[in-house]
Amino acid sequence: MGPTIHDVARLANTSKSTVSRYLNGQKVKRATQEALDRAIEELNFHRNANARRLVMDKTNTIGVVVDNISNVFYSGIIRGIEIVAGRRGFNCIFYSWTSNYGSEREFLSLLYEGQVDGLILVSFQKRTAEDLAVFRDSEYPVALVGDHGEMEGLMSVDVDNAAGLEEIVRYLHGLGHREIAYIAGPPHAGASKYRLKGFRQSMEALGLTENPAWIAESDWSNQGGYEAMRRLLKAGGFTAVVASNDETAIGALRAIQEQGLSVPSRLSLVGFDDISISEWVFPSLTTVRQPFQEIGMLAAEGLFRRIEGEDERIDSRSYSLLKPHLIVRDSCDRPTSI
Amino acid sequence: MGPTIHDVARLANTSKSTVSRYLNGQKVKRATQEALDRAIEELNFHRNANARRLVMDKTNTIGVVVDNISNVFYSGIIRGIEIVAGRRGFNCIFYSWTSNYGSEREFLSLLYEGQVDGLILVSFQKRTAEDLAVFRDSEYPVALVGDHGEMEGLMSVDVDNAAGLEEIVRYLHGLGHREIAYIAGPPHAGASKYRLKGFRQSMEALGLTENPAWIAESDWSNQGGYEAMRRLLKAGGFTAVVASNDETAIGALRAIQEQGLSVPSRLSLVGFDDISISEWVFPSLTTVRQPFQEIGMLAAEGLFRRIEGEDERIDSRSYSLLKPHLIVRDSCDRPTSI
DNA sequence: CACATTTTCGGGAACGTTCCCATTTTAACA
DNA sequence: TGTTAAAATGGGAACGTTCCCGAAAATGTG
Repeated sequence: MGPTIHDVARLANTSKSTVSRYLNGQKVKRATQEALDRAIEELNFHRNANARRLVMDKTNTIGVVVDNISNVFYSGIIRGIEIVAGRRGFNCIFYSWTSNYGSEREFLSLLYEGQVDGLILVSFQKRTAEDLAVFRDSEYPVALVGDHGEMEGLMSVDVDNAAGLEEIVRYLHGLGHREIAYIAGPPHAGASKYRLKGFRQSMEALGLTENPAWIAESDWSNQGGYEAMRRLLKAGGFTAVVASNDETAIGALRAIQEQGLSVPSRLSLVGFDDISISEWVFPSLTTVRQPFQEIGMLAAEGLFRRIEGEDERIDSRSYSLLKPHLIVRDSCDRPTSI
Repeated sequence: MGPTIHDVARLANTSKSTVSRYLNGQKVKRATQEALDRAIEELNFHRNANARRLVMDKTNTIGVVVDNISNVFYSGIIRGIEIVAGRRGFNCIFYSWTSNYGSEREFLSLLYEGQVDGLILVSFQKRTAEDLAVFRDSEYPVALVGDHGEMEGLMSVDVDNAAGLEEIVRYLHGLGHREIAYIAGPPHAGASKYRLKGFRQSMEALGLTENPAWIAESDWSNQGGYEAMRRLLKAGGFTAVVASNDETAIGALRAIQEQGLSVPSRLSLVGFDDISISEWVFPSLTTVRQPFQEIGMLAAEGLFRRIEGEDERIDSRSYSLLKPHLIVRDSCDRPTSI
């Protein structure tokens, strides 16, 4: 298994207690320190993490569970988490549950088994109330990203989806658009629900009528956006399209361009999320930026407050809704006069 | 710390040995089994992973180190690794080293400290010969993705970059292109080197002359591709552009479209990698597909052969080069007649 | 130099498992 | 029922650390 502190002690002519102390940063006599350094170097000694964790009941590691680890979408969140964890001297390990695991719930065992000190669950997919209850009742440090604080007593962070949609609709309205189509996301996903609600509310607030034929549903994939847009184009009659996420918007863009229509001169298009590609497509996509890094940082900070026992009692303050903001690019223009 | 097997034993009126055996799948008397099930359920018992790992000197976990965990690019590789690990009953944990860590080498300590049983390093960035030597000399199971087997005795998997470029050039040549520009990647990255070499060799093999003004260097980013393309457009005179990766190609596409030129009627464009966006851009991008999932699976299989001791001696067989293949989409056409 | 105080050190228990080995219980068979 | 074989069980050592506590050494003070 490699050399142990006992081996180091023997070689340095001292005891394992002294080695342990030295490794943990306590002072030892100058002479012993030098002997220890030599012994550690010579044996290429590394402390066994499992033994340490066993006795200390602490791993200095947090687990981050992402429903699809390679979604560009999550990169900012992950980075935010890493920054905060780094500051606290914690490591992050990532788990992806798309492939091998059945549900987020299974990852609680990481906590029970002492593999991590806390868990951040990142997902914008559907979570059942039952799932949420299990996390809450576990009494372990768990933070959720992508949840509108639907379960009392659980830490969660999300973006204010409805507010984002309001910005979009107001912007389009300001450009002169009155006929606006909408590509919705999967109805079960929380974020999708809130975005649709935000769209409806702001349309109504501005006195715009919502045409049922101008609302298409997609699965938030590129292909889904493409198909939804083709359906909308058959109906026709609108001057702008709001897609409820960027991936969908880019699919829609393809459908529009395939019909020989031009964006933005003939049709304006807006997305939501501001994923990196949105800046690259042609024309570049006007969208609403989620403060991804901040989301990750907030979730991590909340988690560490619990891990370090600063927050004994979880209360409603542990739920944060962040304001997104509009990024104006080239995919919108005034509507063409009829 | 939660209940231990000793607590379970007491509640079920038996000994910790019996509990341990039962948990490890050995037979116990029917009566004790029922009592144990009840006790485990009642106490909500979970085995302490650190204690198990300490005594067994085995974690059943492999570490996957990715230089940028949220690069879409890596998603297929990660998936391939997960599939193979799942089959063997191993867990995967992912480490991202962009942010907090200095180099891939640091992750060797995961092995020394007994946190993982093996390590897969995924990176297409530069690796120094010194790095490679450290991995080889560690004598622990390590597999590399994105390395052309440059260090004898190290397991590695990569795609045959030169062969991919040959496919591209032959395809363009077949369409009638004779004047071909090239956007190269960062000169230090291995893959970039091999792609450029492949381009040159196949140009020469087909009797095409390489114009130095038609070779631009980029950093493999979208923005880099955009800038490189603008430089190429100033030179002009070619009918097709080969970008050495898709991200660059998409940046180049933007530059071309901004100039009011059309792809493919005025200029043909090819990328490399086949990342997911390539299918979505307009026009969809002709490119070379890397067999990402297979790459991941091969690396993992090699690693498990070492972990499970099937491969005592690492030999040259442990280095695999996979053939990529051309995906024809809409970004290429015959050259326009002058 | 004697004594008190501080610093450094070493021994041993503990963490929660697994696994070996000896013992007890059960089953098989005459 | 007695004997033997097989199955089930319990006790204890071990894994490599940390941490407590008492002993030893070093330092300070008169």
